[in-house]
Amino acid sequence: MNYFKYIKDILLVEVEALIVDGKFPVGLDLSRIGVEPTKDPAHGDLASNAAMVLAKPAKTNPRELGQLLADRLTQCVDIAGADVAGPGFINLRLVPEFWTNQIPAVLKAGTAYGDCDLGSNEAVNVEYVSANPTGPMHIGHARGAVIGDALASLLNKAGYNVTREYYINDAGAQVDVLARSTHLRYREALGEDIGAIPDGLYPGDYLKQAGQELAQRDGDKWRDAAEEEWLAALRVFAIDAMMALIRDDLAALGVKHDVFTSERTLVGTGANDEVVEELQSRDLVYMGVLDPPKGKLPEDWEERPQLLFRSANFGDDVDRPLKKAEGDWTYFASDIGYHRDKYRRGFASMIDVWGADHKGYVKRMQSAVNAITEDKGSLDVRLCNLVNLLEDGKPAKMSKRAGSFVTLRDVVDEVGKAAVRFMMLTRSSDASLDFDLKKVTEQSKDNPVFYVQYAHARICSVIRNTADAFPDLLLDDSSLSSADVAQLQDPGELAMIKELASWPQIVESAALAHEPHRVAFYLSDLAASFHAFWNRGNADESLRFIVPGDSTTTVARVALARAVAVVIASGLAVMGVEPVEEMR
RNA sequence: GCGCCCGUAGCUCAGCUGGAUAGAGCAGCGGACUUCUAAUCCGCAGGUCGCAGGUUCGAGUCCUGCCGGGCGCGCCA
Repeated sequence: MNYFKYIKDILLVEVEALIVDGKFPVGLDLSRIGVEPTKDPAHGDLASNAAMVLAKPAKTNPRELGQLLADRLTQCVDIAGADVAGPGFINLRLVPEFWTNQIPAVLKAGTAYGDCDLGSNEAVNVEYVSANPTGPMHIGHARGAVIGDALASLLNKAGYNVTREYYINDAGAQVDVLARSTHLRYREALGEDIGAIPDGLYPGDYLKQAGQELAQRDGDKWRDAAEEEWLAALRVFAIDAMMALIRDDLAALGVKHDVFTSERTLVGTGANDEVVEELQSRDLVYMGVLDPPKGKLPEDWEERPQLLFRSANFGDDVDRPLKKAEGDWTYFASDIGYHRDKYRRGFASMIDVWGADHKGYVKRMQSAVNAITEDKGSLDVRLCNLVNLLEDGKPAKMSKRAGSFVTLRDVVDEVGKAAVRFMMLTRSSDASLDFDLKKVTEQSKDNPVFYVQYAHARICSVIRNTADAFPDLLLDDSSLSSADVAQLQDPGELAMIKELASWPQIVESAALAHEPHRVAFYLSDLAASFHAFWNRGNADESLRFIVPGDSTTTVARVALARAVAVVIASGLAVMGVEPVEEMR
C-alpha cells in the first residue's frame, strides 16, 4: 500500500465533508492537493499543502482553513495528531500502530511488496538494446540493456502490461559490410592468407568463428563467386551469427526480451510502403528539397529532391526525408514503419531506450508517432549517456580480441552481472557514468553494490544467529508476520519502518517518471539507514536485535530486520540483481 | 547559426515533476571494534543551487534573457 495515497484519500474525504458542511465553497479544484513526506521529523510524518492550495479560491487564509481540516483529521483512527505550521502546512503524525502494522504487511507480501495498479494493466512496449547485429555488445550497449530491462521490470511492478522488445537493425548498409567482412574470414578459414583487414570492413576477431562455421557448412561454394552471388546468403548467415553472439551476451547479463523484430523482415512485408501510403493519403508526404543546415554548409552540398515527411507539422523543426536521393528507404522511414507496427500490435504507449548519440532523432520520431497514431499514441525516449570504463581511476585498456572496444562479456566475466547491472543504475540515464572495474568488486561502502548487498547479508546473518540463540522459535516470514510488533515503539525503530513503507511510493514515482535509477538510490539510502540502525547495538547492547532471554522482543526486532531484507530484495528484483545471504 | 541536454559543497552526483532550515558519497579532520559481520557507524567542516529578471502564498525545480560546457544538425545507423 502506498500510504501517501491512503492518507491523501482520507484528507480528501474531509475536504469534501467541509464542502458539504458549507465551510468550503463548492467547485474547488482539488487536483493540486498533495501529501508528502516531511524532511524534518519535527514536522511529523506527513505534510499536506491542502490549506495553501485551497486558501485563495476559498477566499480565506491558509492557517484558518488548515485548522478546520486539522481538527477533523485528528478524529481519524490512523492519525495521532494534526496541526498547522509554517505558511499553512498541515502536519500529520500517524499512530504508532499504523507504522508497526507495516511489518506484517511487508512480510506477507514478500518481494511483491510495492506492487501496485498504477498502470491498470495498460500495454506498454519497451524497446531496448537494439544494437546493430555487426558484432558483440560493448559496455555502452550494456547500459541501455540494463536501463531498459529495469524500466520494464519497474513498469511491470507498477501494474503495466509490459512487452520487452529488441529491434534488429539488419537492413542498412552496415549489414552488407558485415557480409563482406564475413566473406573475408570465410576465405581465411579456407586457408587463404587474407593479410590485413581492409579499411571499411569490420576487423574484429569475433568474425573468425563465423567464417569457420560458414566454411564448414558450405565448403568452398562461395570462395570464388562474385559478390552479387553470395552477398544475400552471407548477410543472412552473418546476421544470424551476430544475433547469436548478442543473445549470448544478453543472457550473460540476464537481460531478456519477449519480442525480436527484424527491420529487414518488416520492410520486406511492405511496412514502409504501407505507412508512406497512409501518410500520402493524409497529404503528409511530398517530393521536396530541404534547406541546408543553417550556419554549417556541408562542402558537398547540392539540392536533391527527396521524398519528405511533414514532421514539422507535428512538432519537429523541419521536414525529414523518407527516401535517399537514390530512392532507398532511410532509416527514419523504417523506424516510422516499425513504430506503426508496434502501435498496430496494441501499444499506444511506447518507450525506446537509445544511446545519447541519437538525441537528434528524438523529436522527429515523436513527431512521426504523433502523426501515425493521430495523437493517440505516445513515445518516450530514454537516452543513455556514455560509460567511461576505468581501471582503478585510469581508462581501462582495450580488449585485444574485439578490436577497438571493450566487450560486455569481458566486463561481466571480470566483475559479475550483478555488479554491472547495479552500477549502470547508479546515475540518471542521461548523465555519463564512470564504471571502475576495480571499485565495483571492492568490499567497501564506496561500492554501492556491496553496500546494499551487505545490508541484506547482515540481516540474513541475524536470522541465522537468532535461530541458534532460540532453537525453538519459528523464523520463517509467515511466523514472523505474527510477531508482537506493537512493542517496537523506539523512535529509531519507527523511523526504520517509515523508510521501508515508502517503497511503494518510490515504485510509483519512478515508474511514472520512467526512471529506474531511483530504485538504486532508494536502496542505497535504505541500506545506509539499516547499517546505522544496526550500529546502535554496538553502542548500546540493549538495542541489538537478539536480546538474550527475551524471545518476544527478539522476534519483533527480527521481523523488522527481515522486512528490511524483503524490501531490499524487492528493489533488487527490479534491478535484476539477486540478493546475497552471506558474504564472508 | 539552429535544436536538445547540462551547470547544485574541493570532486562525483541526488533532489520524489512547486513546499518549510538544499542532501548523500568521496576527499579532509576527530571519534566508536574481547562485534547480533567495524566490509560498519557517529561527529565536525564545507553552498550566492552559473547570472539577472519574471510567474505565486512559496522557485534548485516553471517562464524569459544572458554566461559557460557537452552533443547533434540533408541521404549514414
